[in-house]
Amino acid sequence: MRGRPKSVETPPVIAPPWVPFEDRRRARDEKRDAVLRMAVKMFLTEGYHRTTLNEVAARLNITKPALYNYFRSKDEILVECYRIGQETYEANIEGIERQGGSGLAKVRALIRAYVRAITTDFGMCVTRLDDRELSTEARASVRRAKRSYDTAFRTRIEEGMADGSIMPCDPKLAAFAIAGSLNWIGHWYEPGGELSAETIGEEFAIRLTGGLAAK
Amino acid sequence: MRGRPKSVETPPVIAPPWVPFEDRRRARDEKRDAVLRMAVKMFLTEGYHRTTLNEVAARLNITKPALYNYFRSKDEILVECYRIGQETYEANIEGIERQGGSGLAKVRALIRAYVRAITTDFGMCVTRLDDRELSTEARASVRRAKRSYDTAFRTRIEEGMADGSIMPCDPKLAAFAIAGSLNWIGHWYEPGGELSAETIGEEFAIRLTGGLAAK
Amino acid sequence: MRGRPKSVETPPVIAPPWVPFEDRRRARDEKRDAVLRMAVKMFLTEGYHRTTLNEVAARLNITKPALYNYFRSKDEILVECYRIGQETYEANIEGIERQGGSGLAKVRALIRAYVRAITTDFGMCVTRLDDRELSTEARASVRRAKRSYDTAFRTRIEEGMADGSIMPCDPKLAAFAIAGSLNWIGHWYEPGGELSAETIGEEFAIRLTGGLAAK
Amino acid sequence: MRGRPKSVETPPVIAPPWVPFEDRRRARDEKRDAVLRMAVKMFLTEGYHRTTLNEVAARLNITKPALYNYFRSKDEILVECYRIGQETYEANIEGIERQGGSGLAKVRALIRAYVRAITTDFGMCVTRLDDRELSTEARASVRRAKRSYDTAFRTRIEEGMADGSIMPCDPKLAAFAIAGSLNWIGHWYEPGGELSAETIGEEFAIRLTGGLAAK
DNA sequence: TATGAATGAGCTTTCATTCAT
DNA sequence: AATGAATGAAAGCTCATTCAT
Repeated sequence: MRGRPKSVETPPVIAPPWVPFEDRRRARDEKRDAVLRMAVKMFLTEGYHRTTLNEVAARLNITKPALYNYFRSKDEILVECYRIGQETYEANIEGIERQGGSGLAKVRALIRAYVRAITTDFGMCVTRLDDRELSTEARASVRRAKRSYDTAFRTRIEEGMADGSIMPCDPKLAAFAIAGSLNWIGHWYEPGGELSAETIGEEFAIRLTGGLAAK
Repeated sequence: MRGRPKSVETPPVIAPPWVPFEDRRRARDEKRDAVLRMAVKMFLTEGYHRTTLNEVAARLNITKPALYNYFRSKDEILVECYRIGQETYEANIEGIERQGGSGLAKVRALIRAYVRAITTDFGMCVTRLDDRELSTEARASVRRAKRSYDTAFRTRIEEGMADGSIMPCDPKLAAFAIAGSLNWIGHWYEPGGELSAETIGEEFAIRLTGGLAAK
Repeated sequence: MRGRPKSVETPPVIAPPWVPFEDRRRARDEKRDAVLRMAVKMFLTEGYHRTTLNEVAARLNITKPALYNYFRSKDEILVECYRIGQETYEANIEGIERQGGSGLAKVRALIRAYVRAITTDFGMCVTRLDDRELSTEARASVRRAKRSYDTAFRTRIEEGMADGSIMPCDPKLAAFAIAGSLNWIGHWYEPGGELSAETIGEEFAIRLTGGLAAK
Repeated sequence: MRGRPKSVETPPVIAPPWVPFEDRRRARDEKRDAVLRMAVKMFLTEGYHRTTLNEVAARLNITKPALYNYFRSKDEILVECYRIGQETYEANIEGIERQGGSGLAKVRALIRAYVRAITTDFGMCVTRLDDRELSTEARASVRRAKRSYDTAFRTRIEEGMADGSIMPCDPKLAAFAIAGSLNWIGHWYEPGGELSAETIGEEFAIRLTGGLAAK
């Protein structure tokens, strides 16, 4: 888990030595990724402020200034973490829009998707790290994204209330309740623990809608 | 604007110089409280790290070293905030143990109590601030308290499953789901906004147990 | 010349202990001045970049962060040096405008005034330090001031050409020639050396106008 | 835009692989010169410290380490700039020694020569850049050269005073005044501007000696 | 009790320089 | 001959904390 983590993913077979350029670029990207993965992990376990670039670098067996080959500032590292996190959410949510079904079914699908996202490091960082560290623009972007997730839930709930699959309720509070349960996962989920992301997703899809579902 | 700020609040008229000892202590305690109230507010809006003691002091129209009359360190201020927060929870939860009723009724009562606590500044700080800032012992104490809240929910849920007021479910996950919804309130609640703490409490007591309640 | 330079100026006699506030403020201002004087000296002898705040502080027998009690940044120290330097020029030049006499006489008076200014540390810093270190606004201000000195010379030369005290010539180039000679003083003048500022002023007033004066 | 930038300048067609050795060396020298010319320009416009090797390299479409093929250090680049600058002065001054004429004529010739030198980038760098950046020996060499220019002026002035072409004056101050005017040119001269180096030379040869010339 | 001043420890960032390829 | 990557050494700045008054 420390140092060169990407070595696992590079093809274990003999890499042809005559693709040095491609190689270099890949190596660079892999290292950049390694930095990000290490950074997000440390940001999550230690907190952004208490994580010094020195420590990040040390854990990667490089020195602090080397990080500046891949990122312009500590801030930029954080922004990248958020960006990847947002992508994770969007990648998981994407398909749901198109898929049919009742409002309730969609809410459940959203919950499962959200759980999948929040149980990854980058996904978790979006909800657990303090977005006040970000620059004004970056923060604005992140907040917009967060609001859009909330809106997605709210809209589906209203849809469900319209099609009769969801009992009448205040969609705003209902969405807040669901979002809270989901975001909180980031505080107790342990990767590799006895509760898998799938299990949590299934359980929460039922549990959090049990009170919404029309009888 | 510089120096002498407190003179405004002390009676401008000739205060008897033999001011009783009791009075002195009260004044001192009031100032200490003022510091705490200002600090917790700023910790919540700015974050602990980004809140400098200089700013806290400035907002109170005193100077930084003056804070050290009331607290030994920034850390201690934080610890105190947590302590008061914990007290708030306990004060709200206290009566519930003794009151009778089904497991479901107790869970609902817990939810209402929890909402009352988390909508105060000090209560909010317990769940929103990062307890990794605390010293090892303080953190241990806080974590113990948090766990006890979780246990309270879990126990009541199990109680409810036993007495038939709550449908069979995984009490651990159910408690997590509820805790998440409740803790999340700290991220969107606005004191003086259109949703009062009471309203939220009532609504959540129903909403969060809708899926738990046996039909 | 190192450390507490102001001690010379504070009255050596018993300072009354009951003016603590005034005292404090004076002490503060004196220290601020001491920082500036030390800084400008080091900027001149070492160059701005090669002068570290650590060294400035060390020479004043304080530590680096203490400097931040008096200035917000290294930059601000530089700006202050320039500001005082400009004041020095203006204070010396001021009277000349009002005093009568031929254009030539005024040019000579300007030369003497300029020499008086440039032979002080702060005056010297305006022409010898690199104003590209300054922020855009500060630089603009400094350049404006410099241009105004140049204009002063040019205008007086034209005046002299009009009143016949100065022989016909290109006022722009003539002003440049004079400015160069004067600014260059900062590169060879040694305070306390055998050439006093007065002597240089007198000599240059003659020398630099010898070629301008109408026969 | 990345890598291989120089390929544009080397003949794109199949260059005979037995490229004569001479050619290689010439190419190398040309590149070295290109570096120097770019460096001196940037040193002058940005200042030595604010000019990073990265930027120098970038403007030449090469990378930073490539510079180290031609120079051992940033310092050495600066030293070379000074060396070329000195050569420029000496090349311009050279003939004057042998040419006859009065002391005054020689001073005027020196002025013209000096202007020719200082209006080149390398010549300008000798007087405008800060020689405290140089190593002790390099600085010593530069200072020696500068002093020799000063001595040249002083000697010619004394010569002129002896042969009656120059009126009695303090040769040291007179030389300083002239040197200042000349060195200052580096601060306002614009290559390609309306004042050509020739014009300035002619004008200054007259202007700066107008006050020296015996009537 | 309160203040101005000072400090130590620590952080991010920059940059000339080196090295394996 | 040239590159990408890495490094060491430093610098400016911040801030909780202490101390003399």
